[in-house]
Amino acid sequence: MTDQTMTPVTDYETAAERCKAELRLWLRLLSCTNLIENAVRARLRETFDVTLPQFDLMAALEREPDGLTMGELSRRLMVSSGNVTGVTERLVAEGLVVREPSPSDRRAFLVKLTPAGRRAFLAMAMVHEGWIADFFDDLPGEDVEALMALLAKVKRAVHAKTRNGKETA
Amino acid sequence: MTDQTMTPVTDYETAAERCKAELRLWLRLLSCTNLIENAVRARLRETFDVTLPQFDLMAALEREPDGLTMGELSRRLMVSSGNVTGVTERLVAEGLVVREPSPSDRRAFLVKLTPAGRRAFLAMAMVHEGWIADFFDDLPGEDVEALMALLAKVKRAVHAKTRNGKETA
DNA sequence: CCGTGACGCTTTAAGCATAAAGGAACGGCG
DNA sequence: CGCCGTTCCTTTATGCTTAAAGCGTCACGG
Repeated sequence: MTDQTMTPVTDYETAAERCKAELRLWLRLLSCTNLIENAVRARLRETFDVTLPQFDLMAALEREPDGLTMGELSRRLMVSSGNVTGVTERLVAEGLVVREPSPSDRRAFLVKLTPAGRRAFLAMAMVHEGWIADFFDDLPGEDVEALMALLAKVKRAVHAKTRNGKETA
Repeated sequence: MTDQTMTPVTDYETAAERCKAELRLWLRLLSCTNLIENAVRARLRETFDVTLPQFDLMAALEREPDGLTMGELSRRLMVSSGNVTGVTERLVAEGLVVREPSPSDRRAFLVKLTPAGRRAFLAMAMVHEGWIADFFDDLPGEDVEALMALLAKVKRAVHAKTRNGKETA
C-alpha cells in the first residue's frame, strides 16, 4: 500500500491495532444482531406462537405469489437445504404453506403460502415491523442512512472474500 | 414529545417510509452478520474441527483465569443456561475445560480452561482474528470507526427498549 | 440411446437453542 | 429453628441447524 517500500508489513503496531479494532467491530456487530434477534424471536413466540425461522420462510414466500423452490428458499434464507425441509414440513402441517410439485422440474417442489398462511403472515408482519421500527426509533434518520451505506460496503466486501476463499472464479 | 400538539402521528407518509427504512436496515444487519458467522463457522469446523459455540465459550473463559459460573457464561454468550450445560459438557469431554464446584456457593460451578484448552484456544484465536481482519480489510479505517460508533448507539437503544419491554426498572 | 455429471431434495446423526419444570442450595424473615 | 422466595443449574421436550450420504431427475455429450 505504501509506495516507498515493498516490505509486506512495515508498521506492526498499527496493523495489530487495526486487527483488534476489526475484531471488536465484529463482536459488536454480532452482539447487536443477537440482541435484536433474540428479542424478536421471543416476541414472535409469545405473541403469535411462531418461530423465527418459520416467520422468515413465510416472509420469503409472501413476495413470491408463484412460490419458491426449496433450493431457492435455502439460498435466500442462508440456511442448508436440509433445514428448509424441516421448517417447511411444520408449516405444511399447520396449513400455512403448501408444497406442490414443480410443473417444469420433477425434482423440485414449489412452496407457496396458503390463503390462511398469507393472512396470518400479514398480520404478524405488521406487528413485527413495529417492533423493528421501535428498536431503531431513537436513532436519527441520518444514522440509519449511514448504517445502511456502511453495511452495504461490508456485505459486498465479505461476499467477495468468501467467494474467493472457496473458488477463484 | 412535541410540545406544540399532542397528536400521536402527524405525518403518516414519512413515518411509514422511515418504518420501511428501519426494516431494511435490520434485514441488512442480519444478512451481514449471517454471512460472516456462516463463513467463520465453516472455517472453524474445517480448520480446527470445533464448533462456533464451543469457540465462543472458550473465548469467554480465556479472559477469566479464575473461571466463570455457568450463569455468567449464559449471560455473556447471550444463550440459555440449559444450553451452556450441553456445550460445556462436550468441552469437558474433549479435555479443553474443567468444571469444578464453586468454593463460595455450593449451587454453582466454576468453569475454567485447562492448559490444553488454553493452548488450543490461543492457536485458534490467532487464525480467527486473521479471518475477521481479512473480511473488513477492504473497509477504510474511518468506516470501521464510524460503524463502531453507530453500532454502539444501536446497542444502547435496543438494550433500553428490551429492558423497558419486560420491566420498567 | 445411454452414460456421466450436476442438481434438487430428503434423510441421518450430531450439535445448538429455547422454554418450562424441577432439584438443590442460598438468604432472609418470623 | 422453620419457612419462603430467589438463584444456580440440570433435565426434558421441541425445534433449528449443519454436514454428509443417498435417491431420483435432468441435461448433455457420446
